[in-house]
Amino acid sequence: MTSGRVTIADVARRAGVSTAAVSKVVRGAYGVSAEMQTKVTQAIDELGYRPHAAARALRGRTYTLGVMLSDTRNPFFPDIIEGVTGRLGDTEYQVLLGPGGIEPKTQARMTDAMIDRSMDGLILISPVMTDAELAAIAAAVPVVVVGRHGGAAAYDAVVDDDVMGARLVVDHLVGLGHTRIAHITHLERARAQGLPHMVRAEGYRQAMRAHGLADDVLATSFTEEGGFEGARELLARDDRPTAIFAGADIAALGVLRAADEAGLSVPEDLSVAGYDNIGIASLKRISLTSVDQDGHVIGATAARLLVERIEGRTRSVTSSVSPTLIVRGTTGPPRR
Amino acid sequence: MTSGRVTIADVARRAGVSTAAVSKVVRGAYGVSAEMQTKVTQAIDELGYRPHAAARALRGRTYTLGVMLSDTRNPFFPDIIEGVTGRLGDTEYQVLLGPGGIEPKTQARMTDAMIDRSMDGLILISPVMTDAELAAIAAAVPVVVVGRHGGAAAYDAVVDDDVMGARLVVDHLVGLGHTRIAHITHLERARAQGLPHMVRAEGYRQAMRAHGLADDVLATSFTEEGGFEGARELLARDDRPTAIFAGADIAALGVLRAADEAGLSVPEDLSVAGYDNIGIASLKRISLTSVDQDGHVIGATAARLLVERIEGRTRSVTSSVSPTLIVRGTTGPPRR
DNA sequence: AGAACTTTGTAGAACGTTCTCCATTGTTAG
DNA sequence: CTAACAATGGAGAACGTTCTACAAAGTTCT
Repeated sequence: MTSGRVTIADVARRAGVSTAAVSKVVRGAYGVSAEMQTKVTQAIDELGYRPHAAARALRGRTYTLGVMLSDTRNPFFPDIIEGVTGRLGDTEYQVLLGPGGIEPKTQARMTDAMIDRSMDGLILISPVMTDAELAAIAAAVPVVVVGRHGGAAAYDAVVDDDVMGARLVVDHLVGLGHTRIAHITHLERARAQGLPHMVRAEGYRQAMRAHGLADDVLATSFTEEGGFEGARELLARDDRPTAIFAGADIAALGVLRAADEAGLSVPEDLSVAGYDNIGIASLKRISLTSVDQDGHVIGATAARLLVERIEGRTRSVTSSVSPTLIVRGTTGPPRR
Repeated sequence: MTSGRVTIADVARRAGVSTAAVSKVVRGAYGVSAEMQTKVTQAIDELGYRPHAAARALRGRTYTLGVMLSDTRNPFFPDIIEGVTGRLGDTEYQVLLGPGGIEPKTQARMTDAMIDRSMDGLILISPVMTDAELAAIAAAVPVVVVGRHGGAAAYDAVVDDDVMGARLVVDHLVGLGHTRIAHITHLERARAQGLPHMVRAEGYRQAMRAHGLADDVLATSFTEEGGFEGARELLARDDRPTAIFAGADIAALGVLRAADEAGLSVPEDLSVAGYDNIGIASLKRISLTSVDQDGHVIGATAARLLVERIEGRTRSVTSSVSPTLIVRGTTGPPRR
């Protein structure tokens, strides 16, 4: 009451016990009588005591988990966050997000900062780093990596099953009668391995092969413009595809524009499918067939794995979350 | 090198000085010779020392600023974040984001958590709280509130000039020759005051009055469905409006769908304008006229004000950021 | 040359927790 | 009745910083 904060000492004084005893009660540690329990709990309530996380950090846990975001514009990152916080809602862990930026350097700065703030564990979403850097971080703090295939021994990983996602799309289109199905992917100069778009492209190839069809992959970029350019090139061909599977919804929107401009109606002349199921895909005016990643499950899984690891698991786990295909108005049978 | 972290004591030992001296150098405090400076800096580099934020927190600054996000899906929140981090990039402050959720209760939990982690200052984005709760937070830590009109004495505020934004739209439409211009706003049951949509609606009324026109406000909700329903109702009238100004882009998308379904072409039969200039508004297929808030400037301003306040300013400041109108394809002269 | 400052470096006490011992009980066994 | 043990509460040392005093040394002024 003197200055600012209510400390454990204030509570101890009020309850007429030692600070050590209060600490035990707060932590739910062994060796407190029922009487002590109620006495202290009451004092805590009366004074409105909350443990000071920074002080805790100096000794043990800080009950803070960090989520490093590589790209705050990533359309399904809110879902992942929701999954994480939802899973953690009834625990005493708090989640803080760190905008890491796109550059490896800024991402490293952010993870360092999180370690300096003694966070108990880190979830890294689509980190752009070498495996060595990731391993170094994982050596300092429990880590779960989201969105990178091919996890390592030092940390856990949660990925969308992009191979399956691509197969769902191809199967769907083949089922409708399509045989000339092209795929637009993203051209990446980074040396990082196992990025989602690569796996999607590979899944597409596998699925086409499984149906005995020839694959046709064009690499532009995952932007509206990239989808537009890619589609324009594909649609200018003699045996133009009857369906285009874009590796990201934003590119699929560009494909739709290209179809518009070419005077092709969707889905009669051209079927279009995307990936990510971003919010506007469901708008009736767009109604884009897309693969949904269930970011909620991904986030919740990441949170679960992280807590497990903090609490002692050392064996590394990789969890693969199955996507689902959301069929909407942009895919249909090809015109004969 | 023994166990985990390099501490200030390790640096002091290496440089052959006291820990107090190292602390001075690290903090750039007064009273260090050039020789001491270089000696210590070298030791720091050699050992790769980084100050432990949690330990710092126990004494003074933690060099951490918190940004509470009420809604991670808010389309321009990435811009605000970028503005904040951009402004702070060359300082030693780190920014951490706290997903506060939509509920007052969860938001309070998050701000508490941020205070418990002794953050040096807080930016609250569109907080859903009573003024009293805000004041209580501001009493504990420097605060800048973003996106709520009518700031209080205890904290700084940064707002988009929503009155001006609404006026820009009305002026534009009137300039094109429209006289029957309707506005779709959001229906809020919350007791909070000064929320952006209220100010936009008020700005719309003022602007209409200034042109000697009758206003026409319909309250549904800022969702695609809300825009659709609102537009359907407006378009069913005898003297249907020739232009609809939706208070949010997402609602404007619903308006566009309603126009589609009513067989009205945009902008010939109906002009449509939105607010927020969300990413897809610029897609050629949508090409929505909208008001741009420049989240970048808003974020940068908030960061600047917060640092000023942390460093001692007590007089309260409210900063109003001017929006701009982005004219695209959904607005045009009315058909005579 | 001494007094009065200024500059530079250090000791050591905080900060608010946790956690390892210990001391004091009470209980059970012999 | 005493020895052995379990249960409970408390003392006090960490944890890694900052920061107030203060001591030592150097400088300037008379």
